[in-house]
Amino acid sequence: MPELPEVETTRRGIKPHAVGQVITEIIVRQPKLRWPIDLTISKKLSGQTISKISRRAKYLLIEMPIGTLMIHLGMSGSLKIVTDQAVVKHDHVDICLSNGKSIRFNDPRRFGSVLYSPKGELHTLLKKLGVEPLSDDFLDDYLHQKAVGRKIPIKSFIMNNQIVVGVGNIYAQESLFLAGIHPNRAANKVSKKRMVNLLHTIRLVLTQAIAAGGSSLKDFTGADGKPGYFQQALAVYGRQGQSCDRCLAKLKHLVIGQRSTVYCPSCQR
DNA sequence: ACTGGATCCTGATCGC
DNA sequence: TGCGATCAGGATCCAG
Repeated sequence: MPELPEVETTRRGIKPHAVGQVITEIIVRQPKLRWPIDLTISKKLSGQTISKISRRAKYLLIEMPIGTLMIHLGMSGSLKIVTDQAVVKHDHVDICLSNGKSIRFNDPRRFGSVLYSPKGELHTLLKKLGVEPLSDDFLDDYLHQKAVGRKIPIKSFIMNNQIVVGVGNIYAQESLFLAGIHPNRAANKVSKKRMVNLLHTIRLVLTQAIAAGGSSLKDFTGADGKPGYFQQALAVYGRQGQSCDRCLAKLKHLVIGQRSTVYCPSCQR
């Protein structure tokens, strides 16, 4: 379940092994992902030098002179740098590099994607994306303004990537708990003051998660691609029935937008 | 324009 | 022990 912090952590881990390298081959063992992989990418991209590895929302962008490979980890995907050829189950794609290493994509549930976008045109999937939560565009009153006329639960609102990207089910729950807002409250019924606070909370939670993820990434080339956020204390996620850290009330469970949601009925209003 | 629901997939876990 | 049912989860697409 990679959320933004994991993708960012992955980006930082891959980067030093890949930037400046030439792609020698792209091996596709399983093209049936969220969207089918273009089977001509190996031919198209072999010989290309990787100029940059960036990120937009939860897409990892491998940039080359003629275009960009967009990798999404879906819910179960991971990338790692490998030097051997021992392939395990669900190793769907290898991007082989001139330094002998490969960027290997593994994704058991195949909700991820590997897409190619030629230079000059923004890919359709990137066009509709909202602001980056860690950028300067995530201005104080942004969420409050966007919420005008929106009656959907605040949790669904902040998870909508046309509003703000990178907030998944775990951090949405954590952020709302820390901000003291009930996940089912209508987005347009959150006061401006509390919405500004929520915005800052989201930024803080994501920043801390990246810091935590980064610390678990020291051996990125190894077999371990464990997410950082399981190491940090989660206040509500997955803790229904347990007591709230802050007030000791029993944490409750709700389904919002088909997503499991845990919250404190006393702290969150 | 906005909203809720179906959907893609596999693996872990649960109930019988 | 083994089986089927259920859940988890990101994001798009479709219907109302």
